Amino acid sequence: MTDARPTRAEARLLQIDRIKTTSRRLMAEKGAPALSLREVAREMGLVSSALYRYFATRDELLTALIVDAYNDLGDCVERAQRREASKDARHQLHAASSAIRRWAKRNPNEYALLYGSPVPGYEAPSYTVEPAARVALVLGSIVAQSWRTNPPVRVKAVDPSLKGVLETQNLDEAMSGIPEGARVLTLMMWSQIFGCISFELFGHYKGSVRSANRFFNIVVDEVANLVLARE
Amino acid sequence: MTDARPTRAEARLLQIDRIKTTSRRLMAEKGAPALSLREVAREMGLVSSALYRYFATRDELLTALIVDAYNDLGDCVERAQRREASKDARHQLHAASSAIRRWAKRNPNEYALLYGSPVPGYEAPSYTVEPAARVALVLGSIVAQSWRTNPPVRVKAVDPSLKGVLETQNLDEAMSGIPEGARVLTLMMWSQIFGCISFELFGHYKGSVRSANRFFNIVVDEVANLVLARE
DNA sequence: TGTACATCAGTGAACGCGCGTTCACTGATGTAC
DNA sequence: TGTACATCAGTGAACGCGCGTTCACTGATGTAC
Repeated sequence: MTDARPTRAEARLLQIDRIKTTSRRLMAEKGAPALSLREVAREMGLVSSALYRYFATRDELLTALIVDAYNDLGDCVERAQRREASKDARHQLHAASSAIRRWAKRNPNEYALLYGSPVPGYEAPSYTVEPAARVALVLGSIVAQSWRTNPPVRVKAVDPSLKGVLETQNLDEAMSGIPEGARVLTLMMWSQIFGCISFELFGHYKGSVRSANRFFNIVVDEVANLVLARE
Repeated sequence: MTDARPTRAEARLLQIDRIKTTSRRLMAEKGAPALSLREVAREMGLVSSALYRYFATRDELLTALIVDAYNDLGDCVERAQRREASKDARHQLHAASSAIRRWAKRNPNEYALLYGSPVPGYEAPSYTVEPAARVALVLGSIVAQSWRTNPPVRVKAVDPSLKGVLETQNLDEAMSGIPEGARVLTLMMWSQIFGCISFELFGHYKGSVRSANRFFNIVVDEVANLVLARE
């Protein structure tokens, strides 16, 4: 039973893994747009057509890398939040935001693949949506937790101007029972965090922001004030 | 004097213009990464090598397009602000932000060229920095104007924790005499606005934000509260 | 005003390159009886 | 336990394509005297 040689199915999974690892390495060196099946095959000592046993097309490989990257980022952020779970919401928000930023700086080309310009002509299949949502869910659950443990004295009626701004399904599990306004602010925070990180990584701070570290912390703090405020 | 035929120097400028116009059209159709000198030449009924009379290299053409795009965007935003110059700062911030967003939606591929993932291996020359800064300067001047016409009762001492966060030169002309904190918040607003627009254009609202219009207005309003607040 | 020369836009062929994808094939691994 | 057949990973050649850039050239436009 304890077979030294891997079975065919096992070997297949291993090979898929090796292809993705090699692709990630090449992507880290030259960026996602330059990723080519032929080069991946060359690096692995295979002939390019061999890869078609595993991915029907270049886009299919890209999609797999995208899903993996979203999940890797999601894992990082969830771990960061859990490490600070005993502290208050502001601490958790700082931890989660910094985890996103650290991941982005460690994997700039994967970050660009996820959050940069979409590859023209590439359409992400719908099953990328769920792994992509994990980061926002972490932020939402921190905010929701804070609302539950520290509810406002009187809850404002749902501002009717907020009806229909957000999709109904997305943050529902993580933020059930929390007013619509808090959800909107959570997504604002979410876009603010990625806005800063993209500006930093894509070179837009040149001439304006000197200490990206400190700027980022200030921004997260300000937006946390907003999202955690009670009235 | 009124020569019907253009002189050689005039013809040259016209031709440069035609090359850029054609490139912009192709870029709008297929995205910046797919822009090729050969296709531009083909579209103009020229042989590809002819373009080398005007641009020494593909990157040089791209750079010209980037500079033009920053200036086009800058023009739009400045005009929008001037149209609302008689109204209060909040109105002007809404006008400027919406102008950015409208420009982005009208020119999605140019927006991606400016604010999406940088082309790997492409290094923007330093003279792109000034046109790129125009948008932030408009935001800064609106905020500064508001501080000047409506100064706080007592000005807080400059928070020492803000020293060195920003570059010293950048917002100085537009925001001279305004506390460092306001500058930091202005750049926060700047990154927030582009964060939202990038998320919208790059497809990250799928499953979370339903009405990008209304979400954007709420976000701008919230961040305007922050940046215009007095204590 | 005319002539000799310099400048320069555009041509056409070529260099050297890499890409994604298909297809008929070999030979090893797995399965059914 | 052994045999016949099916599955499937990887090969190697090929198709058809487009790209950026160089270079020697032609012929029209501009300039100096």
